[in-house]
Amino acid sequence: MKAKKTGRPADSVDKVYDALKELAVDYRFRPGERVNEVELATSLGVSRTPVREALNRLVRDGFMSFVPNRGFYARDITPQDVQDLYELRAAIERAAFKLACERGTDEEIEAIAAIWQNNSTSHDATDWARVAEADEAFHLGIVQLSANKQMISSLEAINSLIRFFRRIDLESQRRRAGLYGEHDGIIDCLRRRDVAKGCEIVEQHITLSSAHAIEVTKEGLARIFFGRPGSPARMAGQQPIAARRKKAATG
Amino acid sequence: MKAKKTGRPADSVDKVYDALKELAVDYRFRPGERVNEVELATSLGVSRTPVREALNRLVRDGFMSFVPNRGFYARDITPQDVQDLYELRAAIERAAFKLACERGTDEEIEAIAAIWQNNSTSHDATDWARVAEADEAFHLGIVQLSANKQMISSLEAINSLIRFFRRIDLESQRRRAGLYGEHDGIIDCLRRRDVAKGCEIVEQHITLSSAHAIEVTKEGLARIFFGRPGSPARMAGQQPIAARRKKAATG
DNA sequence: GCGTCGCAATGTGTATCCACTATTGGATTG
DNA sequence: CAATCCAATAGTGGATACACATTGCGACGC
Repeated sequence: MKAKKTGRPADSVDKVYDALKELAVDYRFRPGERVNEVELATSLGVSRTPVREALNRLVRDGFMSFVPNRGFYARDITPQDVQDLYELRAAIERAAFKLACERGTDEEIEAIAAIWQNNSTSHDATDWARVAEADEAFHLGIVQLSANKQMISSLEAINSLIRFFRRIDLESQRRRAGLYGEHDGIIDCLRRRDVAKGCEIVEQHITLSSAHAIEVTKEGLARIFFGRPGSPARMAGQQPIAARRKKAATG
Repeated sequence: MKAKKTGRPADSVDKVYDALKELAVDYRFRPGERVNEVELATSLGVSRTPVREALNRLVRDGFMSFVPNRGFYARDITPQDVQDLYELRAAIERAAFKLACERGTDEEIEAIAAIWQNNSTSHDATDWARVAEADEAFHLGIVQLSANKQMISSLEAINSLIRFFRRIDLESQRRRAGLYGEHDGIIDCLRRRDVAKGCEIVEQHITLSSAHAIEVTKEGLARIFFGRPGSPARMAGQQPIAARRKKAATG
């Protein structure tokens, strides 16, 4: 038996989309750089058609821009963009916290508290990538309690866009200091359904990161162009995708 | 002389996207209905390729869903979805108002006040479609003062998704009553940079609409399936796109 | 030496073609 | 008569082919 069926992938676009998104999340496309469709297609073993469809999705996700007759370009990176994203995130999480206080059950709240406890204590506390993951899950969990699908999907989209910077942000001493206490405070307010204070903490908590946008962006640029010493996603010195163009030219 | 060049459209996708989006905004696709690619393609005079790319974008915009090997489906319509959208909108506009107080100049604020005055008084006050347009412009204008690109584009996306319901919402007596006074109040707070009170009004102002989601959705469904007596976008009794499938079958 | 024109190479835009999947209507069987 | 299986058809998934736009480079003229 041949497993299941190899006749038609039927979800090439999804696979291509996932692959490209992963690259884009980690800024493996250099900011502002033109993306070559045929190169991507051959590199992924598919034709240009699914690649273009996936790129179209990524445009909508904010990872690519598009210029007719010129093609797709990787997202740029400016401190303002990073700050804007954090501000929007703060707005959504604040509102979601309010709704979570109204709609979340005690059990659901305890579940989130437990997840954070597990994730944050069971691993090496210096593995910042893991901490960032736990942080993302914690915040997303609260927003899920709001039961507002739009807020959830918006936050997920934002999370993808800022994941690269979140890791950097959480590595800075300044952020580490407050993280655990602030999360405890949020959970505490959630338990007591203290909307006013909880909103305050959530907003402050995220705005803090927003304020560091410039430094975080600077560090991010350095990692993109000079390698990424602390990043878990680094690929043993692998160059950004586009560097391969040269090779093709010389071949 | 043929204008410029008719050799290649070069932006078929954009045109198709705009056309389909306009249909989707007005719920000219019946909720949940499967969208036929070939039919759309022939009806728009292009091939399936740009249609699929446009549909992919619309998926990202929230107007379509997609099932592999089955195709694209028009967005569904539930009161919960409408409410979720309004809640998210309230969250963004509240935060944007705060930023607008900090970042907007006096001139910019007066410009928005003027635009609202013009739009809301120069036309027949019973042309609710126009009122809805002015309302949308007013709110978007304030968010633009926040200078937060993410908030602006998110709000634009939300506006497209709720435009159909906004018209309905503004037709109800209950909403009309408060609209002008609330907008004046918002402008007033903006002028005085009264963040606390302004946020309050903005949030309330939008939450009011959120609370009517069920009625608005009901009315919306009625218009989608039984015609749309008050809508400015009605096409002289034209049927929804998909009705044409039958014709093709009988031909 | 410098600017400009034009041509060639690279790459995007989209139509079309074929493979495969889902669906539907009808025939067959319990 | 109802449920199920099968075949025909409609429709999607993706690769390819070709037309056109852009761009870079070299030749030519100034």
